[in-house]
Amino acid sequence: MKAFVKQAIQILEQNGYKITNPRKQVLELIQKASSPLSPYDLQKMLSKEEALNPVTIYRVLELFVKLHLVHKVARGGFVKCSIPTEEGCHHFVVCNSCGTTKEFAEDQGCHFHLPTNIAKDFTVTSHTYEIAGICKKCKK
Amino acid sequence: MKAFVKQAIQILEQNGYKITNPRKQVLELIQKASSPLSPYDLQKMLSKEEALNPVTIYRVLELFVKLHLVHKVARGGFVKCSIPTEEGCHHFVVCNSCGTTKEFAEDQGCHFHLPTNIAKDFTVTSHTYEIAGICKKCKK
DNA sequence: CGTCTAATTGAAATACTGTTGCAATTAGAT
DNA sequence: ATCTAATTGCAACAGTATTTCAATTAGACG
Repeated sequence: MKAFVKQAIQILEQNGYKITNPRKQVLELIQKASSPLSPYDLQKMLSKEEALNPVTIYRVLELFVKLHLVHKVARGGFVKCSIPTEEGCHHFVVCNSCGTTKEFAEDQGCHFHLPTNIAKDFTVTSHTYEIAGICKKCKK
Repeated sequence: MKAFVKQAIQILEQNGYKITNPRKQVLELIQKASSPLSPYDLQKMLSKEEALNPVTIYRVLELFVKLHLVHKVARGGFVKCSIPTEEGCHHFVVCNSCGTTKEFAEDQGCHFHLPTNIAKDFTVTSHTYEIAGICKKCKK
């Protein structure tokens, strides 16, 4: 089992939440994903036998967001949060035509910052930098 | 009439689109707004007499995006685009608890950049930087 | 290991968000 | 003033998200 799932299960236990199949299934899928997953994406990825009710997926994700195991990012997507105690940092490129979303890492770490007058009154838990435009395929 | 609405009407005319009441109404509202407006926000802002069909609002916004008069940003919001020919640049602070969204300007202009390996294949039309967390009110 | 209970899940109903086809209306060209 | 293509509104529909409540289950305890 990957570190992300292991750590997430620990955090669930430490906070008195049960380790259920739906929660484990969602954790496994999010850990494998390299792009944000919507509740519907998750539903599609599950085989017939392991199928989950959409409502359950919504609730599992809501809990994970509360525990800072995943971050909710732009356009209804959810991504894993490697270090639950740290601020999330997500950078995406989105094609306005086909909707394809890709995450990218900045070469020398993340340089984004918040103006000090806002930082005073606001507790930051994550940030999303989304670049929109037209991808190579759709340009043709 | 404010410069934004004036310029938008010119662009509509130049591209052979009619200057209709729904289009003027939406332009006026977007020009006044300091935060992104969703189609539903716009609907609520219109009085009974000037009410628009939601479908019309969606279609008007779709056209405006195509003509680069407004930008679609994270969470279903639309904002005016001051200079239609330039890349859009939108920075927001969003409270995860109450949903309040505020736009902020960076002190020394926008320093955001796209990694060169992505820029090669992707035509950027706008970007959104969204900082999420908990606002002062919700912390209490 | 079996029992018990609170937590969790699934089903049904509902609300919100967004889209499509078509008939009625209207801007603006003539 | 008339005409026509563009635009709007309506109706139906599809997708997304939330709430309530009964059925199920994880895991605590004996």
